[in-house]
Amino acid sequence: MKNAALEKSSHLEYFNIAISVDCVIFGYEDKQLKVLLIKSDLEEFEGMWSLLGDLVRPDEDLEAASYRVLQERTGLDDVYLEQVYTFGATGRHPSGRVITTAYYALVNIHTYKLANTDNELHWHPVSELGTMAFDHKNIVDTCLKRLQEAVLEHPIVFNLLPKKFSLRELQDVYEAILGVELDRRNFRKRITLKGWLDDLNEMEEDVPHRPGKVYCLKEVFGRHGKKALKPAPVLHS
Amino acid sequence: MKNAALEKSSHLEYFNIAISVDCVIFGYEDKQLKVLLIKSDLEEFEGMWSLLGDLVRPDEDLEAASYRVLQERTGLDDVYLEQVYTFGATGRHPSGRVITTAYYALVNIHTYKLANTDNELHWHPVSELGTMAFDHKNIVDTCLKRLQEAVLEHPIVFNLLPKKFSLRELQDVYEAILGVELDRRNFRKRITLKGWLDDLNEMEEDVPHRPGKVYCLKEVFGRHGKKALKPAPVLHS
DNA sequence: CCAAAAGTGTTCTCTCTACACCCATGG
DNA sequence: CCATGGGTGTAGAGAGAACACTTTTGG
Repeated sequence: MKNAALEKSSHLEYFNIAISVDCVIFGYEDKQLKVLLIKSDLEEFEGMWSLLGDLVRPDEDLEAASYRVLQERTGLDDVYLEQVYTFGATGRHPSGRVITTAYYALVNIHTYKLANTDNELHWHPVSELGTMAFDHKNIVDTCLKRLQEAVLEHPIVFNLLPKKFSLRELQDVYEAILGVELDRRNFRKRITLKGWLDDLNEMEEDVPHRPGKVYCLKEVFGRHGKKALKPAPVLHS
Repeated sequence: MKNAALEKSSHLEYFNIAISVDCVIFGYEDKQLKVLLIKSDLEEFEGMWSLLGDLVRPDEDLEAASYRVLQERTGLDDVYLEQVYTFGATGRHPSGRVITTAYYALVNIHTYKLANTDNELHWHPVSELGTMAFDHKNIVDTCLKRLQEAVLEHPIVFNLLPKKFSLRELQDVYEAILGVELDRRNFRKRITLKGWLDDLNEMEEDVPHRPGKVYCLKEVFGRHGKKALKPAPVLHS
């Protein structure tokens, strides 16, 4: 029988794989779902766009690493983050063996501030992404699919919006994420059925048409809405 | 601007995190969902059970590493594998920083053969797992939840069964996985609705009661059934 | 004939979809 | 008054849940 100290030495020969996190940072603007990208700083990918990511530090939780990336790049430390998948093909990174864990983040595009003045940072509509550096296009696609599966189950899209919004704005967000048009009446029914919203008894202002009611997310789903408080079925009790 | 060779040197200081894969190997026997576990070989976890896992080799794809673990431990190289989640808390491994990616596997418990004669390897009913080594209980729970979400959407439980089976056996598997009892008539309707099965025009034999029809999975979902050929909605086209 | 499981249909509810008209506001 | 989007209800189809009796086989 080994102990942990003994086993550690046998681990050493394997300490030549690096691990990183990559964040697919989603924002919403102009009725489009967008992703925050940075110009790749590798010769091999000159001119291509790349996700925001960084190597994980030895004393840092995996999730903490992605919060750090978010914080460093957007200045926000209060965002919705969700782990999606870990990409570990041997050839995926030209400078060596790097396994990366992908997270997606949902941020309000208008409250975030670029922490560094890096002008190589830009929001791109997800529907217009071309070739990207590394396997990042694949990562974006995987995260988008996961997001699409999640938005109707969990109250998370609100992280893309200001606190107060109209049902029309909310529907626009869903349409941008799902890439389909939704029937207005059915959408409103479904959303009210979920019970996620509080009616603020306020009206939109400065709109060039009949103003709509203004809603906000209920406190209990209090920003993020990571855990949608749905009663899990009792299994293997 | 850096190139890959330059960046590599800056990576070196981070090459002190190891990455492993852990496999939650599910099998089905005696109307119970079971997991293949091994006695932990670390002093810190003496007497506790642990998942089958190994460090990822530098020249090996992440997924290949979990196939290798499966192959080495069960002798099977033809199994259904699915990545679930990556666990990366700093304190999760006593012998150093090890980030692990969890996969679940579905195997037919009766066709697998232990490749090594390790008698520390045992099948445990998932409903009776106590404390486990590392964070492995948490990993099992996470994988079970993912499995439960997947089985009604995708034709994968057949990997737990022999090629030919009765509807009763199939229902027993679903009940074991979901941890609930199902209505027989509704179950049969739902399953036939899916269109996953071929009627073999054979009957059960050697049963002490009225024999049932025997079915098999349709060829198109050909073992594994990784991709359930469902038409994806056209998005962001 | 008894035990055990196979096989089968209907009703109800709920959810989702399709669909059209009047209303309030700003310009 | 016109343009723009806000707001609303109903009918039909499909999926899932509840529920009981007859049939076949082995013992």
